[in-house]
Amino acid sequence: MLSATLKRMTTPATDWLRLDQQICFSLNAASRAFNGVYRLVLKDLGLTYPQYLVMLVLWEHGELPVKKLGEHLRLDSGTLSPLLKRLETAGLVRRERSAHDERSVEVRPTAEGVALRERAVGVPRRIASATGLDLAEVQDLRTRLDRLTAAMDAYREEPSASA
Amino acid sequence: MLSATLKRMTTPATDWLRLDQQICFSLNAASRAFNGVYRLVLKDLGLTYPQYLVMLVLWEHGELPVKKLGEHLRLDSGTLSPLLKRLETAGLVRRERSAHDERSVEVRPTAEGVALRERAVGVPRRIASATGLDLAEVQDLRTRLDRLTAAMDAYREEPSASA
DNA sequence: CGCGATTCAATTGCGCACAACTAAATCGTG
DNA sequence: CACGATTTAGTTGTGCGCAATTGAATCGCG
Repeated sequence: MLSATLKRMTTPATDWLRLDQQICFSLNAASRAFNGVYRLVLKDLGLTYPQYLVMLVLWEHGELPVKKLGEHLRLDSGTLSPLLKRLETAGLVRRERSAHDERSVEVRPTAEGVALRERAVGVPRRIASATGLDLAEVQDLRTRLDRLTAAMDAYREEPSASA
Repeated sequence: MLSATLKRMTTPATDWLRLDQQICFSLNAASRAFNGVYRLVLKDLGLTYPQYLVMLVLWEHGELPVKKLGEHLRLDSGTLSPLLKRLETAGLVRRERSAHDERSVEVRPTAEGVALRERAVGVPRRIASATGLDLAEVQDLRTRLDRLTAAMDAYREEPSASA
């Protein structure tokens, strides 16, 4: 084990440039594959995957300022503003400036937006079947990914702090 | 365990709409967090993350038609054509139509593109440290993600076939 | 109360992802 | 050899993601 490590130390840097495709590329590919399945499944709801995420949050919380929405989804106003405008055009949400704080915009599902929830209940089941994983595996994977995300976020704020 | 399962069977569909944020959202968030770290690390190379992936493939294979490049990266010409044009403008690659098949365009790193490899050798190490994972964990995660991607791709081609 | 700092959404600009389509070159079969 | 099918890049259009900037509203401190 140690000798293997010593051998590894002599690995030309060049090989690392192949090796490192591993996590990042796999992650990127998985993310895009997931997106493709969602595109398929959400097509008859008329939603894209990020729009679906927004609706999930709104179904759960009812009404939120754009800021809070962004915190739930890790998205900023540069992404959300046009997205919400499209959802409003589609008649699924309404946006109106908060009465007591004119800087804030409250986003709320319309009746039609709420109704869409009924047609979305089948989505998670279809996605789950597409993954081919059981619930425990999914939970485990999710935990790992969340840890990974936290580590990456920490690195972005303090690149030197990570080992 | 079984009784827990039986209880679960009565879980309102509504809760699934929260539960399902799990994998897909975690995956999406992790992918974007990764992208953010790459943005940081690749900044002084003047590359974006997808551009870096293209250069990795070219460093390994030397010269490839756009088609082959797309197969390695799971990207189509709609993504690659403009990306390669930007790399060409940056002086890192050259594109020229194949002599024996005028439909095909060969992409090849320039001397400058090859030289960039020397400045990229430190990237994998920095990314690895950002993940906070050891090699075994990374390998395991990669394997799981690749299986997931394969399952998703299979689903896209035959949605009914998956359990 | 007044004014500088902060908070918030929106906008701009750039790049990636992907579907749909175009156009050119090549291949294959009669 | 000719012609229809296929292969290959490129283009167009839409949407997401993010950095940077803008401008309005609010807050806080003196």
